[in-house]
Amino acid sequence: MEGNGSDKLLVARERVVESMAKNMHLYGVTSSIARLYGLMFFEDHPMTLDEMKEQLGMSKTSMSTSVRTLMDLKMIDKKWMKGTRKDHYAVQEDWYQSFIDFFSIKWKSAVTMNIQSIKKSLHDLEVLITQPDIDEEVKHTAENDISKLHEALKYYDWLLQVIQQFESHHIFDLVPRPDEKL
Amino acid sequence: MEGNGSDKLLVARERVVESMAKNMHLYGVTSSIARLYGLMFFEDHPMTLDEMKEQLGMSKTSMSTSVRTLMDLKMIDKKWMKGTRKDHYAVQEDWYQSFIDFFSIKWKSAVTMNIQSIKKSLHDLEVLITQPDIDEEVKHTAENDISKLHEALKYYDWLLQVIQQFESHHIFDLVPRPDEKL
DNA sequence: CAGTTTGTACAGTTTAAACTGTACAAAATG
DNA sequence: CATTTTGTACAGTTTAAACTGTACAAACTG
Repeated sequence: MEGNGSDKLLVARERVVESMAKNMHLYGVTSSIARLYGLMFFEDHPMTLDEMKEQLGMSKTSMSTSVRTLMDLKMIDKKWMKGTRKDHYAVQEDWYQSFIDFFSIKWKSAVTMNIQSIKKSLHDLEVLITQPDIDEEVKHTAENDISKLHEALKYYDWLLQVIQQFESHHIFDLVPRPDEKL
Repeated sequence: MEGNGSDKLLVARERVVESMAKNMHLYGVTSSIARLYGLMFFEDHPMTLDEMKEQLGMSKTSMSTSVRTLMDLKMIDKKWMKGTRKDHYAVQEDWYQSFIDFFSIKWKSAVTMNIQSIKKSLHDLEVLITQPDIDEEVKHTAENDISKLHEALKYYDWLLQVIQQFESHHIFDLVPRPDEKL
């Protein structure tokens, strides 16, 4: 790609990619990974690790780990191409689904972990306050903690339900997709 | 706080705090900041920087910057206490609102930035393809990019609407709060 | 099955960010 | 207004994470 206009094209792309790189930390990825994602977004064909390495001037190892991260987030897919041994990757075109997957993968597991910890501590505290020789002030504090943790549990349950509304696509009842692919 | 049972109380708290510390990176905060948040969550009274520094064994400077971060996220509030010169801080008790604020603050600004970049690049590309001396292949690629960016814009607009549904509390129509504070 | 190719594990290096201590400005006190 | 207290700016240090190069295992090729 050369000749008049291609420089302006690249500047236009670069601006968008840099913006993504600045903001994709919300998905828990580094700006390097975000730039890789941006590159793949504009590239029309599925890319190999060597192409990525070439385009970004980074090591193949980095490309490998970055690709794995984006795969885990389901933001890119592995494409099987015939007649080649290299793996090829392309961005998940459905950004709505990527958003949903992010919550389904990262937030859900975080919430689940917190719920587990809270339930365990809740149990321990319930046992604690039944001890006959417990200090009165400790008991009072424990009861207070129990109350707080119950509230936290309610919140996490709510959050889990919100995520379920994403997963089931009921969120599109509240905010419809602009239009389906024609 | 000492005597029988207080050690078990602390273990129970510690478990929950550590779980939060592991997962609060989703809010873009470090585990240290998360632990501070956890400390304040269990503490019943608004805390001063010196109390935090004492409890966590960290520098006052760190406490200051951490508190600022949590304030920016609206996860804690500054409380005005009479009869003291120190600032006091307490966690925002309404976690539903904290969740909403996070999107309202961080995600909205990220989406807005991306939209700005895309619109600017979209404009540049529209100009580009009207150039009479443009390379045909470049023109074709530019048109393809324009199409992708329009789709992206639609997605970001959808996302902005989702955030608005959070802000307006219409999300509670889809997933009701378990029950209001009595 | 020998020869290639491809992706990744791992150790070492570089880079970024978290954290500290000092020093100071702003605000409160008497 | 002098004195004390409090929060934070800033430079320097420490710690964590991103990144690289080598080396190798697994998978493909002929």
